[in-house]
Amino acid sequence: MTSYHHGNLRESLVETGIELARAQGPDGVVLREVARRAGVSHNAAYRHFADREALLSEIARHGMRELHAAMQREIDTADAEDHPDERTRAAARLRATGRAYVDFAVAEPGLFDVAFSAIPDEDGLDADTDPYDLLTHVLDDAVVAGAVSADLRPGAEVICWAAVHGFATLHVHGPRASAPVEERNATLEVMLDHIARGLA
Amino acid sequence: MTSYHHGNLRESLVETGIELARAQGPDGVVLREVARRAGVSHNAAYRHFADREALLSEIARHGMRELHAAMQREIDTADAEDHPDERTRAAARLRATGRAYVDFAVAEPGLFDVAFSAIPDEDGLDADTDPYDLLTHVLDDAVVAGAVSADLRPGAEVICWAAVHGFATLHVHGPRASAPVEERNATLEVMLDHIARGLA
DNA sequence: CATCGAATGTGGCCACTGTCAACATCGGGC
DNA sequence: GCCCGATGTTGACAGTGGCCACATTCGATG
Repeated sequence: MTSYHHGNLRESLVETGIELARAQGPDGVVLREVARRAGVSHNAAYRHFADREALLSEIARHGMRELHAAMQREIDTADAEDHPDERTRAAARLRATGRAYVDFAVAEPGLFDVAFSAIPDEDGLDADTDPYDLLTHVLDDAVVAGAVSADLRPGAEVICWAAVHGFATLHVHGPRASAPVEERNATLEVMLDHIARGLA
Repeated sequence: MTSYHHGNLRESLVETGIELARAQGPDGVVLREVARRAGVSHNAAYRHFADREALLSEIARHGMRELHAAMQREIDTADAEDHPDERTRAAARLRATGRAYVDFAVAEPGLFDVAFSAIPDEDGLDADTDPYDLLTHVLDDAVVAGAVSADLRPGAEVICWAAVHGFATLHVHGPRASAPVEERNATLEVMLDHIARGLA
C-alpha cells in the first residue's frame, strides 16, 4: 500500500503546502509539517525542491494563477451583462478586475500573502496566468473602447494595480483589517469610481 | 564597566532591534541576535518584552513615528514654498504627503516592512505620530482650502492611503521592485496627478 | 547604615525548524 | 537479470523562541 516511492510526491507537497498557506500564510508553510501531512519523512522534499523558498515559490505561482482566474471570472461575468455600448462594457470590465482582486485577497489572505511575499522563481508566470498581464489587456481594451483616454494610458497599469493592491493589503493584514465589510465594499466602489473617472 | 545590570536594556534592545529591522526586515529581528548585540544574555529581553512579537511591535511603532516624521517634513517643505493661493498650497501638501510615504518605504524597506507586518500592541499610536492621522488632517485642510471637494471627502483617506501604500509595497518587495528609479518617480507623479484631479 | 524584597540578568533546557550527509530502496534501460 | 539513477529515510547539527530555576543588584524601609 504505502510503497517506498510515493509516486507523486512533488504534486502532493505543493497541494499540502497550499493548504497550509491558505490556513496560516507564509509562516505556516513549514517544510517538516508539509512532509508530515504528505505522509513522508522530513527531507523527502529536498528531492523536489532546492529549499523551503523554492516550495514557497511554487505555492506563490499557484496563488497568482488563482488570482488570475478569479479576475478572469469576474471580467467574464461583467462582460456577459447588458451594456449600452462598448465603452460602458470596457469600464465595467475594469471595475470587475479591481473588485475581483480585492475580493480574492480578502477571501484568501494566506495565499495572497504567499503570492506576494515569496521570491518568484527564475521563470515567471505564463502570460495567461499573470494577473498583471490580465490588467494590461483590460486597460488596452478600455482604450480601444474609449473608456480610457490614450493620453492617460502610460503608467495606468501600475496606478490601477497600486490602488487595488494597497487597498487589499491594508484590509487583509493592515490597519484596515478590522473595517466592516460593508464599509470596505463601499469605499472600494468609491475608489473604483475615482480610477474610472481619472482615466477617462 | 559592564555591571550586572545593564541599566538601560529596554532602550538598547529596541535600538538594536531597529538596526536589524532596517538591515534585514522582520526576519532579521532575531531575539538572540538582538541580545547578543546588546551585550546581554539571550533571555534578558524577556524582562522587558513578553515575547519577540512585543519587541517587533515596539520597532514597528518606531517605524511609524519615523514615517510620520518624514511625511511631516515633506509637508512643511511644500508649505514653505511659494504658492499662488491656498488651494494650490493644500494640493502641494497632499502631493508631498504621498511622495514622502513612498520615498520612506523605498529608503527604509526594512523598517517599513516591520511597521506594517508586526501586530501593533494594545495601545496604538499617539495622534501626533500616526501617519494616518496626518493624512486625515492634510485632507481636511485640503477641503477647507478648496483643493478637495467636500462631496468626495468621505473615504478619501483610505483611497489615498491605498494608492500610495500599494505603490510603495509593489516597489519595495513586490513585482515592481526592479523598476528604475526615474520610472518609479515618473509614475508616482502621474498617480498623484490622478489623485489630485480625482478629489478636486 | 543594614536588610530584605522586587527588579533585572544568567545558564541550562526543551521543542522545533531548515539543511546536510550517508544510507536504503525502488524502477527502468542495458 | 543487473545495475545505476532517482527517490525516500535516518540521523545529525546549528540556530531559534520560550520556560525554569538561580544569581545579582537596586532601592525602599527600618
